[in-house]
Amino acid sequence: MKPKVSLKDIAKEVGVSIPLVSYVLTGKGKENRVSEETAQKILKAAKALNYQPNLNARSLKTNKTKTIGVILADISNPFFSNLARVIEDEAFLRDYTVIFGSSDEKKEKFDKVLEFLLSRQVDGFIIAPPQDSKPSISNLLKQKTSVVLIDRYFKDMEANCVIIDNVAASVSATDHLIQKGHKRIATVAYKSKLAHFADRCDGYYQALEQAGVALDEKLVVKIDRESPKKDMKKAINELFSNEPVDAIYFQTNTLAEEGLRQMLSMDRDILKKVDVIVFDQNSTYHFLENFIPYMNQPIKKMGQTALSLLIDDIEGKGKKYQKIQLKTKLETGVESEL
Amino acid sequence: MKPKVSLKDIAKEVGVSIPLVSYVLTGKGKENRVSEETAQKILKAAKALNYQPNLNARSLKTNKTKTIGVILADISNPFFSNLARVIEDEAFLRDYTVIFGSSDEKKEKFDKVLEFLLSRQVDGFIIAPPQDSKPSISNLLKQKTSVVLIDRYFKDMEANCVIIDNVAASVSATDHLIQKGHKRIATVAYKSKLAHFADRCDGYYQALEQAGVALDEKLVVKIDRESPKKDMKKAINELFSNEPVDAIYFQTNTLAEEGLRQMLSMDRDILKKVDVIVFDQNSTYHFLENFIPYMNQPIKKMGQTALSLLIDDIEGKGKKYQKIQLKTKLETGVESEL
DNA sequence: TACGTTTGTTTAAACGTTAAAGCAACCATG
DNA sequence: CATGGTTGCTTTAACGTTTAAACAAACGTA
Repeated sequence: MKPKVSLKDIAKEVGVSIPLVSYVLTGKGKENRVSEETAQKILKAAKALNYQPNLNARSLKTNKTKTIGVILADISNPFFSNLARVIEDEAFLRDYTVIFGSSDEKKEKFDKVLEFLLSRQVDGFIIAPPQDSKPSISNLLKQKTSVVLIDRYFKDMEANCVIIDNVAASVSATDHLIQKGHKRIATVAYKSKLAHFADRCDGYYQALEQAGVALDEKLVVKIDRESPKKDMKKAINELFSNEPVDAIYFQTNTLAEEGLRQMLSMDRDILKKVDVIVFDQNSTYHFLENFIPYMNQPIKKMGQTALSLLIDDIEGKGKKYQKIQLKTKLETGVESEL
Repeated sequence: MKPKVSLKDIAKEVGVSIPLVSYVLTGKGKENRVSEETAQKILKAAKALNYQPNLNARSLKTNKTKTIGVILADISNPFFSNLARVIEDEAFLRDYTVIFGSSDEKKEKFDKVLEFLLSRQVDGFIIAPPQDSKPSISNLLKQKTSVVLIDRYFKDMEANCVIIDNVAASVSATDHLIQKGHKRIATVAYKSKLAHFADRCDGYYQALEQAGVALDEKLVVKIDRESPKKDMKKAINELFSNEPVDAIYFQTNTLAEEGLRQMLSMDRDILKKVDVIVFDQNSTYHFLENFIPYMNQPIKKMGQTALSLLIDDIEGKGKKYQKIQLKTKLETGVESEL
């Protein structure tokens, strides 16, 4: 490693004291009455020596790290890796560093990652909270840590969050199937207490009710994350026994993927007999003969909004707290340009 | 934010000097002759006060950040997001922080990200280098920065790297198609000067030659990253005009995805007429009627090995430099448990 | 001519660590 | 009983910043 150049070196070079250099290079030259002349000299020397500030020293002094922690469920899940990418890009532009952690939807892992990030003194968090993580997050908020929830939220928690309107999205998805004349519409969800999943179920119920379609509890399938394959197999088998369903609404991308796989392995032509609609984009649905309508989440906007909200909060520009709900778009029919 | 507790607080609590506390808490108690008794008191107090070391202060002093920079092509590409996940997990276990950056396969973006990470004083890098990034990386090495290349490498560069045996993998993939009796075997690759891509092409050539199959240059398709859809469309059209091919070997997951999409939109039953083999796993190939054989890369092992190599190097345990080549596995036939 | 103000700079202190050197008290040894 | 080596601790200094306070010189005003 090269011997790093510090403020000291520049100071020596120009022949002034260290603080003066600091003032100029952090843009506080004017307010500290540094003469234009020396300011120029300092800037020139800094450039010549290729000065790079020591962020550790700065953080030590200012108690700000310009780093945010982002805890998602699993960064190898396409939805989250796309989100991660957006956040990474946006943070890069704003000169913030991002540290990612995956919770794997487990409270215990979540807490470990949280602690890890806290020990790194991040300035704030963007979090897609897993089930049962509410107390940990309340704790953070109590200590005035900047937090923005993303994708998920908690009822009765006064926290910044950026989510979609899951109820509306779900109503619209279900409605799409109803409009096609289906009556026996199943939905596949995760067994979870998370509010946004509950909302998606609610949307399904509401759509059915509004359309005057009787709810058949047997058509509401809950998959356990611990045994997704097994549960899905059982579910698909049941949905297609005796009295087959007309349509299925999968509430997440992972559910859809596994569900479709099972369905197709049972009957290659199944998509000719049953209509399917899915939450989230998946580029490989194009492999299927029939286009599968899906609920497109505005991932880019979600990530950007969350980061803006967070940085505003960190830098003290934040209003009270905001719950931002973005719109989803039902993609149907024509293949969109990816 | 809570008022953070520091070594000072513990020292005051126990009634000893600050360095003593530092010695004990960093496990250097013995070698600094701290008595067992006071050591215990210090540990107890640290726990009671829930002491968390200030890593910035430590880094400032030690010039180590326990942070590594990981530059991949695009973290939203499944191959890289899986790799990222493995590295994240492994680093977490070893108490290292990871900062990711995506190069988007562009030298300019790569350099920016590199600079960003350097300014964060990372201790080392894991890099999947894009084309033309060789000079930047040579520079790093010249300054004795710890670097491990992953997935890609440069000929004639003395750098740690963890890659697969691309030639062998490619020979084996091509051979698989030859064994099935095909003669007109096309391959689709990216237009790129990267060595690992060249190796994959070489493997293809070698396999053909060994089997005594004449090479037809028209069957070697190079896709430009700037216009992948357009190029792919043209290529697929040509491959299936006049004298259709018997089989196609796609050299990356993204190529395969786009290629298959185009093929299927041209003819739903195309996979009954042409054999396909692909580099990299993709969970949604299961949507297809026919199983598609693929080259499985040992992503987990790649990530873990790269991190181990890097940390060894950072902590001075590194041998000269190592080029580690892992084996791929041709997955064919029976659907494997994902 | 004296005096407050402005201008441009320096000095001092601090952030929380770690590393080296210093220092007393005790012990064993010849 | 002086000598030298342990043992257990403290003091000092430093890492590279930022912030506040101090200061000297020049200036404007009366």
